[in-house]
Amino acid sequence: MPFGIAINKDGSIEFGNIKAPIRNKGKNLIELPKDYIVIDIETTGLDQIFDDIIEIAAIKVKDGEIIDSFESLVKPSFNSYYCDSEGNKKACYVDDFIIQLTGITNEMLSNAPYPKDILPKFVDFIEDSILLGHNINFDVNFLYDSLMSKLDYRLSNDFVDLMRLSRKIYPAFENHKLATVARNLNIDTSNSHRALPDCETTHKCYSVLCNYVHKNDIDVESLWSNSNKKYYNLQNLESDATKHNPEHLFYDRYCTFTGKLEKLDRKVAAQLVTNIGGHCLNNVTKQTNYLILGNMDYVSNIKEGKSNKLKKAEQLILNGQDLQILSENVFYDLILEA
DNA sequence: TCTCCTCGAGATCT
DNA sequence: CTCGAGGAGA
Repeated sequence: MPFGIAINKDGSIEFGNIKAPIRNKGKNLIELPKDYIVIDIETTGLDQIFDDIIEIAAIKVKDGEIIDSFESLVKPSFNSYYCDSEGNKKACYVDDFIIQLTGITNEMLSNAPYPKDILPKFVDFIEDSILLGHNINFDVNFLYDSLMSKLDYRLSNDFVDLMRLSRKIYPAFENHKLATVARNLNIDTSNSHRALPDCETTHKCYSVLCNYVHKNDIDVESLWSNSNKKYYNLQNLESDATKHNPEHLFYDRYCTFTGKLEKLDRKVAAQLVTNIGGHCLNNVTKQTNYLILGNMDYVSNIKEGKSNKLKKAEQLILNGQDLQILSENVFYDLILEA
């Protein structure tokens, strides 16, 4: 159960179950637009509820070329004070970690424009363009909440996430942080963690990614399409017939799995069965000789601890079918010794 | 076979 | 937030 403390607009404090704010955002697109607005924000921290935006930047791109940009600090709310070198009491907006990370200081923020003054300019700049960013849900969520509370404006632009694209197009990268993606694509990232330079980095990475996709004729949408997904089919696994073991209990017999195996991936287990000359089935059928029982604890739609496969198997046994139910451990004893 | 649902695991943003 | 695994059901 989520638990937290929320501060309402009227200043009252609420304890208890805090639900994530419901945001009616634009769509997360799977496509590579040529016209878009790159966005990036810096904030006082990672928390969507308690932290504030301190800097916004955007770059307008048409047909792959930068044609305009936008950049501004934003004054966040504050709840503590510090004393400067002359002993004057000053509002504290950001902690040392953020100052270190971004280079944005309390002095800079004390002179920054208020959200209600700068956000309308940002809204005018992005119009209804597609937005591009790295892990852009982070930025869109902050902007959505800020625009809603300060301007009563709903951010409905569709958006494209560079990180999501990178994970599919470059699965071999060690991780998909912006800095890592940039380094792997030979893109310089000096002056990072300021909003505008990070927009530029994102734009460069995206350009390289687009070129790579076009050069290699990659059908981006098909990377996500269901038709491309291989359904769990254990029935036609290949095996080397010369390595079959006619002595084995599973030889020329039919196995079905239910639940999640603790020690082996189901497909790997099915391959082991196939290797010794057994067969696997996706469902309990009249052919099934062994039902191997995995762990049902993780499975959400199971009632009374029995899957439909298990119930069906029990019924078939009552009808006299040559079918045995094996626990996962018994299965390992049988298959791993082979 | 295929579509829909749910859950858990893992990762990134400042 | 995204993705994949797995069951249910058409």
